[in-house]
Amino acid sequence: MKFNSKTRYGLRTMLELSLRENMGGGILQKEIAENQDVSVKYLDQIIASLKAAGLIVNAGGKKSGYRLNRPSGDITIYDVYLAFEGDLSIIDCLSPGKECPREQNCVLRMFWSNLNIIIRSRMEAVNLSMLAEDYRRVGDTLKLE
Amino acid sequence: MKFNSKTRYGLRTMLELSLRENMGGGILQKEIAENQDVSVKYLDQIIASLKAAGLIVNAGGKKSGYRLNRPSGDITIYDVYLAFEGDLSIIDCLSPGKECPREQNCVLRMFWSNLNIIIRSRMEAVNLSMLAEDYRRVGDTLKLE
DNA sequence: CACTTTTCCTACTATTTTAATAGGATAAAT
DNA sequence: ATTTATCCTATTAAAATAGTAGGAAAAGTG
Repeated sequence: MKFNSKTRYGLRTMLELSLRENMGGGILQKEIAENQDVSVKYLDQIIASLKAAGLIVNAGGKKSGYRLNRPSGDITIYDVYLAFEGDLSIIDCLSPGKECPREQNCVLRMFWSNLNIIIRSRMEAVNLSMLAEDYRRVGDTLKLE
Repeated sequence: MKFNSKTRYGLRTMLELSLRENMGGGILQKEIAENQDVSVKYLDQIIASLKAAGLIVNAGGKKSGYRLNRPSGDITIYDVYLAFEGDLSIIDCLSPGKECPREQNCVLRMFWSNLNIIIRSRMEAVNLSMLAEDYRRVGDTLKLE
């Protein structure tokens, strides 16, 4: 029962971009990779997913770095999660396309489904703008995580 | 981001035992295995974990089957989860003994920690007695899940 | 223009986790 | 005496995870 490292690194990346929102220009992969102590190559894949999900774009040309594609207040943690996972289903029979004939009267499925909604709701309730604000308030001056 | 099958089977097993609470006697591994379409051998391991966690005991002698060791109202879903997992930490740095020097000002850790608490709280809020009641109300007459 | 750097894109791999199976010892009931 | 249920450990096949590697394409730099 763990979130994977791509989601974690992806979120830290998105937080970095949020902190530089509206400051003009972008941040280079290299710079992000250094801040997070992760190889440029691995971050490469993470950036690719964030881009494919439409969450970030190149700031200018190709060597201009990245910036958010939407205001940080419009990007939730769940949005970032979906860039890496497709969907959130804490057990298989909750996955789209895996309907179970017993889903109407399986009390355990009901519990899991309910928990699934609670988790998703929480992830949808927090956006990058809120994280950036917390970051400044808490005085987090170190490199990310 | 999935719960594993042992926790799922374990919960179904516990629900079966709850449905027969106070009816005298116990249920045999074999019977549970048949109801859940899982091999007796695999269920063996699941039963062993539930026993080791002190959640179930032999009803009488060795061939008398199993029963709950506490009233179903005193056993939460989180208790059953712990029989298989040790602890609930949705990311590594939340695990006991994995303290991070930045834990006071890492805003992402704060988010994960908060979500972790929400998940655990929900699992602690539901007990087997509640599941059994739901089961009867919903009219779940089929074999489990 | 030659060179370097950054991005882009795909394949591969090593490790760990997961979901089981298998084998057999022990104990109890028939 | 035999069967059957429990108990206990080891093994395994498959999937997921975390990360490396290789190199093409594009863009900026001297």
